[in-house]
This record gives sequence, C-alpha cells and structure tokens, in this order.
Amino acid sequence: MEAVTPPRQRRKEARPAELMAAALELFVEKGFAGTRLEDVAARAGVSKGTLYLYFDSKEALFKSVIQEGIVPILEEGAGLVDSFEGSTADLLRTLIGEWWQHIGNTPLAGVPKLMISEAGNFPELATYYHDAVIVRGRDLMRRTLQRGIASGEFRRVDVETAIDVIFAPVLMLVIWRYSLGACCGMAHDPQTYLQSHFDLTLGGLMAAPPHGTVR
Amino acid sequence: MEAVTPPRQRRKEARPAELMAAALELFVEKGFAGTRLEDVAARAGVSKGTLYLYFDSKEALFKSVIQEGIVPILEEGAGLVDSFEGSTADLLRTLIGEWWQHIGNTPLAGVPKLMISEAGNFPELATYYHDAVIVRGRDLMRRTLQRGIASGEFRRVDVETAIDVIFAPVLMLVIWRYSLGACCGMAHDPQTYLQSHFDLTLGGLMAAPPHGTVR
Amino acid sequence: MEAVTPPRQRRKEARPAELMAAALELFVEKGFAGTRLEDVAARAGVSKGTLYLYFDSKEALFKSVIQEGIVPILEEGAGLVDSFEGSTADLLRTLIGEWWQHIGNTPLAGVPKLMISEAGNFPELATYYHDAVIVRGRDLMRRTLQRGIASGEFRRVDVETAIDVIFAPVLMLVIWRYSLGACCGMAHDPQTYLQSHFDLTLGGLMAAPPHGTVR
Amino acid sequence: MEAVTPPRQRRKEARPAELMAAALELFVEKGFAGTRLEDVAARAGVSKGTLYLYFDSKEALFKSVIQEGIVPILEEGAGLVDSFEGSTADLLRTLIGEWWQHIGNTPLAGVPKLMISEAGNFPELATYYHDAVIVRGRDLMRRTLQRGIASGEFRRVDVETAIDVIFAPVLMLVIWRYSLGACCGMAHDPQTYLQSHFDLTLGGLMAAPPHGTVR
DNA sequence: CATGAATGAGTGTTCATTCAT
DNA sequence: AATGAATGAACACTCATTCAT
Repeated sequence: MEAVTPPRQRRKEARPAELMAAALELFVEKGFAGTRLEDVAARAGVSKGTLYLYFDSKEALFKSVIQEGIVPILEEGAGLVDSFEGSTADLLRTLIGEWWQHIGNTPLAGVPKLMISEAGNFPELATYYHDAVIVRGRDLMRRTLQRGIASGEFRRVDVETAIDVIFAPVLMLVIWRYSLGACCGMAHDPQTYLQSHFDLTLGGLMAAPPHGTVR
Repeated sequence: MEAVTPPRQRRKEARPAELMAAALELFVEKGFAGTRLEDVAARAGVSKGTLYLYFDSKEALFKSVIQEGIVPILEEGAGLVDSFEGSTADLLRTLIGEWWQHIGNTPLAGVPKLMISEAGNFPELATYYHDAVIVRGRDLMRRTLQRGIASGEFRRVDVETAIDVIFAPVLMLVIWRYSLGACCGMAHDPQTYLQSHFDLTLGGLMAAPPHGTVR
Repeated sequence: MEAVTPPRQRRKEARPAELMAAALELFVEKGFAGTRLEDVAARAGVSKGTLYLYFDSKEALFKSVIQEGIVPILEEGAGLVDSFEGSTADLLRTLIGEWWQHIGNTPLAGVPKLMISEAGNFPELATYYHDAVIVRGRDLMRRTLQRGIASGEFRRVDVETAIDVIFAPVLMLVIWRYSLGACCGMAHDPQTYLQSHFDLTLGGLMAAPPHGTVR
Repeated sequence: MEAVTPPRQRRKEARPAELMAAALELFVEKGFAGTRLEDVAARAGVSKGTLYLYFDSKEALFKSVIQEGIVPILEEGAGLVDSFEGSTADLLRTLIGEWWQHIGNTPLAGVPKLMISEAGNFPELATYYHDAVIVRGRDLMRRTLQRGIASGEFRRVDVETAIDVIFAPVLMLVIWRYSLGACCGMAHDPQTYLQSHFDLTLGGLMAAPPHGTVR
C-alpha cells in the first residue's frame, strides 16, 4: 500500500521549487523589474501572499533562483572530470552532453541571459555568480583542455583563449533562444548547431590531424 | 569666419541625441523597466518634462535609441563591401576595424546586450532589430565570405556556420563588458582579445595554409 | 486529596485570559492597528489559528480586553464605599490602595492609555468605557467626597472639580508609564508620587486645618 | 495693485504646512498606523503622489508633524519668562494664555495625545519630544515658580511636584478632547475648566492667604 | 482542539505622464 | 522651448482571516 502524502503537505515542500521555476521563466522573459510577483505566483498556481511564506522579498526570490538553480549542477561536473576514464575528446563530448541535459535543454538555460541582463542591478549577486559558476565552469574546461594537452591528444593551444572559443557559441545559443530567438525564429536546430560548432572546435584542438587538413 | 551657432541654438538641436545617449547608458546599465526617465533627463542635463518635448513616451525613447543608434552605421558598412578593392582578408580586417571604431569602442556597444535583455518585452522592436541589424550584418559578412571563397582566398566552408563563428566572440566581448565585466573585471584586453580570436578564425578560413597545419 | 486538573485542561480554560493578557500588553505598546495578531498568539504561546477559536476577530479581542479587564474590579469598589466603616480619609486611602493593588500595579494600568489612543477608532467601545468605567469611577469618588462633606470631615468644595483634581495626577501616572516613560525614564517613584499628591489633595479637602495653614 | 502670486506657486510653498495640518488631524484621530496617506492627501486637497514630493515616507511625515509643530512655539515661551515684568501670578496667567492661544486652542493641542499614543512605536522621536518639549516646558514652569518663590509671592512648595500639579489637569484637558471627549461630550467648558483649576492651584501656591482660608 | 499553509484585500511607495506657468 | 509640480495607475509587501489536516 502506497502511503500517499496528503497534497497539502506535499505542496509545502514543493512550493519553493515551483515558485522558483515560475520566477525563472518570467525573470528570463521580462527581466527582474518587468516581472510582477503576482504573475509569478499565478504561474505557480498560488496567490501573491503565498510567495512571501517562502521568500522574504522579490530580491530574495531572484537570488534563490540564481543560486539554487545552477550551483548544484556544477558540482556534479567537477566529479566527472576527476573520475573520467577514456579519451579527452570523449570527456569533452560527455561534458557538453551533460550540460545540454541538465542545463541547456532545461529552463535553467535561461540563467545566463538573465544574469547578463541583471548583473548591473545586482552587483554582489553577479560577483557570486562569477565566482560560483563562471570561474568554476572555466576551471572544469581548463582541466579538461590541460588533460588533453598532457596526453598528447590536443595541440598546445592557448588554453584561456580556447576556453572562450568553446564557450562563446554555446552561450550564444542559449542567449539567443531566450531573447531574439523568441520572435525571429531559431536560425539553427540546437543539436545540429552544437554538433557542427564542436566538430570545428575539436578539429582545431586535435593534434596531428590524420590527413594534413583540418576541417 | 565660420558663423558659430549660438550655444542655445546648438543645444536645442543636440537635445534628442544627448537624451538618447543618456538613455542608452542607463538602459544598458539597468534595463528598460529599471531605468527612471528622471535619471535619463538628469544625465542629459534637462528636466523631466523636456524629455517629452522630443519623445512621446519611454517606449518611444527606447525605440529611437535602438533604431537611430545602429542603422546608419550599417549602411556605411554596406557601401564598404561593395566598393572595397584589395584582398578579402583586408576587407574583413577593415570591417572589424570599422565596427570597433564606430560601435565596439563607443557606447553603442551596449546595444546588443540591451536588445538581448529586452527582446522579450519589445517583440516588434526585436523583429525590427533582427531585420535591420542582424540580417543586414549577416548579409555583410556573407558577402564578404563569399567574395573570399569566390576569389579562392578562403576555403569552401559552411558560410552560415562561419558567420556564427565570427560573430559569437565579438558579441560576447561587448555583452561581457556591459554585464558581468562591470563587477568582476575584464578577462582580457579587448584589442588583444579581438586580435587573437580573429587570427584563429581567419586561419580556419584561409585556403592552402602555408605549412599544412592550420592553428 | 485535591483533584488537580490536568494541565491540558487548565490550559484550555485559561487560554482566553492568557490571550487577553498578551493582547493587552501589545495593544498598549503598539496600538490596535500596530499590533499583529501573530505576535499576540506567539506571546500567549499558541498559534495564530488558535486565537480565532476564542475570539471572532481582532476587534472582538480588543473589546474583550477592555471590557473584561476593568469592569469586575469597579464592582468591588462600589461595595467598599457602601460598607466602609471608619473615616472618609481612610476610605479614600483604602480606595487608592485597592486601585493601586488591582489596577495601578498590574498590566491593567495600561488600559487608560489604550482607551485614550483608540477612542477615535472605536466610538461605541469608548461610549461603553465611558459609561461602565469613567462614570462609575466618578460615582464612587463623588459618593466618597459627599460622605466626607456630610460628616464634616471635608470642606464644601466643588465636588466635580475635586474629582478631576484627584483623578488627573493618577491617570497621568499610568499614562506616562506606558508612553513616554518607556523611553525617557520615570520622573518619580510611583508610590512616592501617589503619596505626595494625595497628601496635597487631602490637605486641600480637609476641613478646619489644625494650624491654619495647609501644606 | 495687489501683486497676486500665481496659485501654483503659492501652493508649492504652502503644501508642506497643509499636508502636516491634515496629517496631524488624522494621526490624532486614528493613530499613526490607522491613518491612510491617501486620506491625508485628500484632506489636504492633493493626490497621494504629491505627498511624496514633500515627505520621504509616512514616518518622515509623522516626525515633521511633531517636530515642526511644537518646538517653535516653546521657543517663544522662553523669551517671555526672561523678559516679563510684573507679578509672577500674572506671568503664570500669561503663559497659560499663550499656551491656550498657540496650542491649546489650535489643532496642535492634539500633539500630546498623539505622542502618548505613539511613543512606543517611535522611541527616538519620543526621546526627542521629551527633550525638546517636556524638559523645556518644565524648565519654563520651574523658572516661573522659582521666580515667584524668590519674590515672596509663592510659598516654598516642592517645585517638581508643583509642576506636575499644574500640568496634569491641562494635559488631561487636551487629551480628553481628542479621545473620549469626541464621543461622550465634554465634561466641562475648557475656559471654565482652566479657570477653576488654576484658581485652586494658584491659591495653593500663594503665600500668606489673606483671610486664613486656603483655597 | 490546535495548527499553520493559504488567501486576498488593503496600503505605502514609485514613476511615467501631463500641463499650467 | 523648458520647467517641475501634480497626478494616478501600478506594484511590492503585510496581515487579518479561513480551513484542510
């Protein structure tokens, strides 16, 4: 016999996550100042007052959306790089895949656009995001690239520049999706887009291309 | 002797541009909803009411900032591609230089970040921006790449993908500058950043690399 | 063996009084509108909902605080005046002592300040308080003064004025204690204050002062 | 020819005083928390937003009402005591008359009741009021009584107690008027009330009562 | 009985917009 | 043309009240 938790109770524990999900969507779509808390509550299926049972203020809600949304996922990634066995190209492909599965293909993909839009209004949150997400994301990629260089799989490229080259198209993909992509149509299918860009990138990274031509 | 227009007169004619410049800075920094027209007026050195002599509404001001800021410059670029004589690599380098001079190194560099942030709130403006700026910018680049391919300077790359590869790092440069860059310090010097990325990119484009390895 | 009611049971019957005591403190301190029912409940050690098991509304709670707090005590005073044997000066002194013991030195001393503050918001309650407390309190004092005049102990003073003269300093004592006294320190010790004022007052009332000079 | 200042301009300078007058009435009537700023604005004949052109917040308005209402008047009183020529009884009568004219018979008479009601919610304002009004008011009275004692007009009474005896009935008069007096009718006509109480008080103060009767 | 999650009407505050000067 | 006082709609936030558990 399944012990069914009463819905009222279940709700109470699920509410913060439901509210944060609703808030993320609206913050991404309309920006922080342009989002009405009443709309957030309505999208989560509760009333305005309920929101304040779980978050002290609009700003506290915003910070929770950013902090609890992204950080836990990065921690999984760190473990992956340390324990991965196999070629670095596979590791890179796996990292991209994980990112796509846990962030890029979920509502969390809106966070970069949101953080870009609101960094000026929330400097200390931006600093937190920089330290907790950007620095750590770059660390992950740096260790991956260095692993490939050390093993001889990759050429001795300038690592910091290569990190940018790898991240920029990925970021533009999700930034586009939650901004101009909404009204002007996607230029590319995301999967294809990711595939072709990383083929190019990996091609540029690989040492000793088999036939003397890259790409 | 040049007849110097009296300052009062000069002022009157310069007002809209001064207001738009002030508005651009604040819109970029705080977003559309987060910007107070009183602050815009104060930054332009006029009173709140004066703003309404030149712009019908906050939204009208916003649209003017976007429309009048970017379009005229693109038109110059179109002429450049049509009339340029010299290698396509030089043309590309000239285009980048012009962009840097007229946009990247001016307050207009904030427009992409602004448009990304507000596209969701101003769909018809986003469509306008898409058609007037993005499509035309891509056209410029497409014609440039095709010129290079036709002349044999460039390899037969996938043009649309190459356009993305060229634009993405440039956009991330200015997006970063007006968002997280403000509180976390620039990762790179812009000139160096542009140089190294375009070396990579051009390297990938060039046909018949001298030494058999590209990058 | 005394049957000790189990604490749970005792609690249930004591709840209304506990809630009213908590409410009185907060109403006196912050006023009716400034008091949150959640704070009242918390101070009484129960939850917000429990309060509504005993009182229909915030206003009903407020009325109960006033009504049940003051009236029963006045009835004791009425009996005292009727049955007292001894000098009127002693009666007056006894009345003051009783007042001090049952009101002045208990949280009920806050009621006058509370009633003064909220009379404008609760006119019908103010009327009730006027009829049930003030009129009856003045009656008590009037009968006392008339007793003293009839017996020749007191001079034939203007009774209504004398009532004011007797009450005013006493009221100011408790009003001060629950208002400015809280932040600026008591000017006087209550016992001393009461003593010296009633010495003065009684001196003024007494007939045939022994040595021709009063005070 | 009367130079008529345009009403718009006249208004701007008069607005703060008009708003403070409206606010005083409502704060006295309903208390701070029970007063809606919209009602204050409406009573002053302006809209809610206008209030914020002159006062930063509800609390700032409240503080201005207290501070600008009473303090300037006390300063006039200080001059009077220093420069007065004539009997101290006349000085006392003049002080009472001035108080009645500038405070007791104006809306400012509501300030004591207001301060009593809200002292708990605004401790620092209460301290200010204590120092700026109560201490200085008592100083005025103390110097007056000491003047009378020094000149032989008054007996050597306990000055601090006498201050209380003089102030208490006056304060109760205005407290009553703005609280229970509103719904239960005035007990006494103010002028008569003041007159009879001060006859009693002065009688008690006077040295060498002519006919061997005190009061 | 008791709880505390949920509600929504109400209020303080902001700010785009207007208009008399 | 320019000002800035005035407006009022809109929104963040509070809290008395309800009710399922």
